[in-house]
Amino acid sequence: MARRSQTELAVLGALSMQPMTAYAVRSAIRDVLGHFWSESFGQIYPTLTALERHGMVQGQEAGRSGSSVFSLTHAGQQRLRQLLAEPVVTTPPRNGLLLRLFFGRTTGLAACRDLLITAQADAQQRLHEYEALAEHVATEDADSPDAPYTLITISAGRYTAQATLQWAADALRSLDQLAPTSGGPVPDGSAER
Amino acid sequence: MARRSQTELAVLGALSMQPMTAYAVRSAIRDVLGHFWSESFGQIYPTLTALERHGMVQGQEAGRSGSSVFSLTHAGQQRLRQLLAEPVVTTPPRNGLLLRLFFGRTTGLAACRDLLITAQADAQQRLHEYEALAEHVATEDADSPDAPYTLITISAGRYTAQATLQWAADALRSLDQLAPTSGGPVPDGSAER
DNA sequence: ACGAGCATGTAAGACGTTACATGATTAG
DNA sequence: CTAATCATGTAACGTCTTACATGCTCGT
Repeated sequence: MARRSQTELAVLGALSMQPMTAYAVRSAIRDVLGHFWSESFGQIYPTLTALERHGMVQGQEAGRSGSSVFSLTHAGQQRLRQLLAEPVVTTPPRNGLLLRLFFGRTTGLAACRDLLITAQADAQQRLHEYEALAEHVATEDADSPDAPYTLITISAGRYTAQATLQWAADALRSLDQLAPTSGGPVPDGSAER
Repeated sequence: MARRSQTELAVLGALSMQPMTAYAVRSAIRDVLGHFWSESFGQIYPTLTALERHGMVQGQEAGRSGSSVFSLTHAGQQRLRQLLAEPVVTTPPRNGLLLRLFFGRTTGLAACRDLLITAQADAQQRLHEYEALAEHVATEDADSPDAPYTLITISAGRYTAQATLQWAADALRSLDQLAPTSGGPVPDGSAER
C-alpha cells in the first residue's frame, strides 16, 4: 500500500465513525487516534478534496459560514474496507532514545541515566493518561459498538508504557552496576594533539 | 533538531565505533541499529559527502578498487557529542496495526483476530532474535566498552516484544468474550439501495 | 471589544524512498 | 566462470511538515 493511502485510510476511518468537517477530522485524528497515529494538517485538506473528487465522500454545507460536513458515500465505505484489508504498512523504525543510548559510551553514564529517567517519567505520564482514557471509555461509551476496539488500542498503549517503565528500571540498574560512583563521558582526546 | 541531522547522527555514530566505507556504514545501520533505526540507501552517500566537505569525516583510499574508508575527525567527534546531547526527536506515531484494530467494527471480529495472531507471531519471532542477539553480545563482545549500551538497546526490544505478546493475548481474550462463536464484518448495506 | 478556538486552504521546501546505473572482487 | 556481495553514486518521484494567509463565531 502506497504511503498516501495511509492518510486516506485514516480520514475515511474518522468519517466512518461520524460525519464531520475537515477541521474536526484533524481534531479527531489528533485527539482520538493521537496515541498511535498522526497526520499533519497540510495533508488532510488535499486528501479530503481528492476523496470528494473521486466520490468517496460528500460534503454538505452547514451553518451560515459555509463550513462543509463530510460523510462517507457508499463507494467510500467500500474503499475503507478495501484499505483496511490491505497488509499493515510498517514505517521504518527511528527511535532517537535508543540511538543515543547505543552510542552511550561517547556521552557517558550520567547522560544515559538522564535519558532513562526522562523516559521513565514520560512512560509513567502516558500510563496515567491511558488508564484515565480506558476508564472513561469503559463507563461513558460502554455500549458503543466501537468501544471494544477502542479499548484494545488503549490497552496496547498501557502495555507499551509498562514495558518501558520496566525496561528503564532494569537499564538503570545495569548502569549502576557498571560504575556505581562516577560516569563522565569518555575523554575526547583534545589534549593529545 | 532538523530531521536531516538525525541521519548525520547515525552516520557519525557508526563511524565512531570504527572507521569504515560508506557501504559498511549502510550495512552497520541495517544490521546493528536495524531494530530501532533505519536510513535509506540514498541518504547515506550524500550525507557522507557533506560530512567530508565540512571536515567532520575524512576518507582514505584503501585497496586497489578506490573504495574509501571514512573515519571521524576531531571536529566530527565534537559534532557527534553535540548531536547526541540534543533533545531526542520523536517521530510522529504511525501504527498501522492499531489503526486497523481501532476501525475493527468495520472489518469484523475475524479480521481483527487474524491481525492479532499475526502480531503475536511477529513478536515471538523478534523475541527469539533479541535473545539470541543478547546472548551473542554477552559472550563475544563482553569486554567491549560498548557492550553495556548495546545490551540496553537489545533489552528494550525484548521488553517491547514481550509486552506485545501479552497485549495480543489479552486482546484476543477480550474479543472472544465479545462473541465466542461468530464475527463477520458489519453488513455493508448494499442490498438496501 | 477581544481572545480563543473554529474553519479552510496554499506554497515552499525539507525529507526519504526507490529505481537505475556501473563496475570490482570473491567464494563456490 | 558465474553468482553473490562489495562498492559508489544519481535522479526522479512522492511524502510530510511548516509557515503563511484569511476570516468567522462565540463567550466574557
